[in-house]
Amino acid sequence: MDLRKLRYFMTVAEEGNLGRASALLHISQPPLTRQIHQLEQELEVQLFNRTPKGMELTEAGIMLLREAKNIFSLIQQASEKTQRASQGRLGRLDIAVFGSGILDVIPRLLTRFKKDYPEVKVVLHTMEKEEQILALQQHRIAAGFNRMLKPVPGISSEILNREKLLLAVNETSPLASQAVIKFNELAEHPMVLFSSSGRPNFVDKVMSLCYKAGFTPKITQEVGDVVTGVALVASGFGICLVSQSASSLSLPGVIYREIDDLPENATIDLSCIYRSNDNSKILASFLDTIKKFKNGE
Amino acid sequence: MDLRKLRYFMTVAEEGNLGRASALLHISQPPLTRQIHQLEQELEVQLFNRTPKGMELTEAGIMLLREAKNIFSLIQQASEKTQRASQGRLGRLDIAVFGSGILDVIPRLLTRFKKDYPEVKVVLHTMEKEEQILALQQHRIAAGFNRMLKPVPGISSEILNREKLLLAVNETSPLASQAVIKFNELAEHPMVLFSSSGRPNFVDKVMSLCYKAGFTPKITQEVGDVVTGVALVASGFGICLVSQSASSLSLPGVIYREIDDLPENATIDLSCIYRSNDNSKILASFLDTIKKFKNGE
DNA sequence: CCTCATCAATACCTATTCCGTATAAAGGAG
DNA sequence: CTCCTTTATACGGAATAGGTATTGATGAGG
Repeated sequence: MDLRKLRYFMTVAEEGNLGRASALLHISQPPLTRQIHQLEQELEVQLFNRTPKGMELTEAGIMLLREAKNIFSLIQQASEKTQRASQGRLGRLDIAVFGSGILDVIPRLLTRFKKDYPEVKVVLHTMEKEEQILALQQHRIAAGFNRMLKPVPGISSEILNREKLLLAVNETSPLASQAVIKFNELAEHPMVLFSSSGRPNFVDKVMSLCYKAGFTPKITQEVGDVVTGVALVASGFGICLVSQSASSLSLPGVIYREIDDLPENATIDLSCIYRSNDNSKILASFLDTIKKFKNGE
Repeated sequence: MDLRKLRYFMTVAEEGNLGRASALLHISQPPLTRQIHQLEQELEVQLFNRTPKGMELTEAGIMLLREAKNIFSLIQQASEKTQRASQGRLGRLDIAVFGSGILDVIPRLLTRFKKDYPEVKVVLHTMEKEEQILALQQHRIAAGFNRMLKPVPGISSEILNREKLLLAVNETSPLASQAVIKFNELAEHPMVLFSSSGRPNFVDKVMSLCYKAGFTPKITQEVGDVVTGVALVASGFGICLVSQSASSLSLPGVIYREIDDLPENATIDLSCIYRSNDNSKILASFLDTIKKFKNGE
């Protein structure tokens, strides 16, 4: 069953006449006769009743006509979808996320991306940093979001935004009512830290900041992610340094305070990572959205 | 976009390699290369990234692969559906009905037909006798059910069953409690008659029966169909002669009684009518079911 | 009753397209 | 650097589609 035969069949079926059909198809009548016969032999079905008035569809012919229309419609759609996919406007994008980025920046970015590319299906996966790198190398994802990156061969990164550190404190803590909070004062309060696997991580950052400020923090509890960390703050375990994004996470009893003499480098970046040699059009569309997002467009 | 190209594309996409694909397709590698190129040019889309390891699908290629599978599935289905339609097992059958047949015999027949030919969609239309003939001639229906037929050129008929006449009486009528009912006694009771358009009809039949029995019935009301007639019996308008099938219609206060000396010809046929020159396989299937139905199979 | 018009089917030839063999070009593995 | 694998190109032969001319069958009109 050939598409040519099917197209010829459709024309004959709709014209009810080989002569008119052949004129519409810009061929002569005999080859059309032959193609129809071949189609009938191939299907082992009589598609037309031949009458002196022309070609009249049998029930089987009526069925095939309906199906043929569906087939051509599907082929048309296939062509268009393929072309949209080649432009990075239709398809699927697998993204890995972790940490506080998911609380604020990434949802805003994804909202923007879905508006610009509504036909791209975004699938989110939760992975820690090291697994993101592995998943990228294995082509299981096309992009990942993370903080505290070190360079990895074959992986490019694009800084999405840079945030200051905030202090999450319980409302019962003296720090909550204090007018000014100095960084050194953190030494006197028990601290909750969260760390992801893979170096460098957030713990390294905080420890290094404290070391430079001349003290060692009193770490009461180490947890796996920022949400758990803030939850412990709510329970009165202590204070917790978090990224600005985390402040969109409101838990009862938790107050976010700025530190007045925060060191210059007490900032943390959120980056998007992807394969350097990935020339996927959908990824390009996504990176383009990131660029516009950073420019505030 | 040709089905050959699409089939070749699918094989290359799944093998990831022109050499293996050409072997599977039983052709040599160069023509396969050319077909893929032609497909790409036609769609104006790059479907593969050529690497020293083989052919790697682009995002557009992935999209086309999905669609191509759908297309071939649809083509396969089209072929099978066409073949089933040619055997009268798949399609649509438009049938017209009227009168008491629809109360008993036709539902049983249709149940049987749907069991034997589950993929044939039966569409019922309610039409009187004359409109059925017209609809048959105009190919709007393939079959009709009616009683009291006269021959029409080009229309064949098949008697489905023959029923005796019953008497519908109100339970308050003296006839309801009488042990034996003689046909002549009907002369003394007011009678409801129903008549469809088109001669001969049921009124003609009843009048002729009464005439031969030597009386003229006291007709109180003439109505359009049997349901209305029995409804009037329920309201006490009088008695009503109906076909046996109608007795499956139970209305409050209505009792169906046999007549003890019913004349030999006081029967009424239910027939199926269809175009004599209709060689539709579905109609043939339907007539076959009717034959089995009559034989009680 | 015959003729003509219209339709599909057949015969035969031409042209296009497709496939196969041979070979080149390019990129990684040892 | 060489060999092996991969895809791309060139050209001749084979299959298939299309064109012209004609036949066969059927119904309408004189």
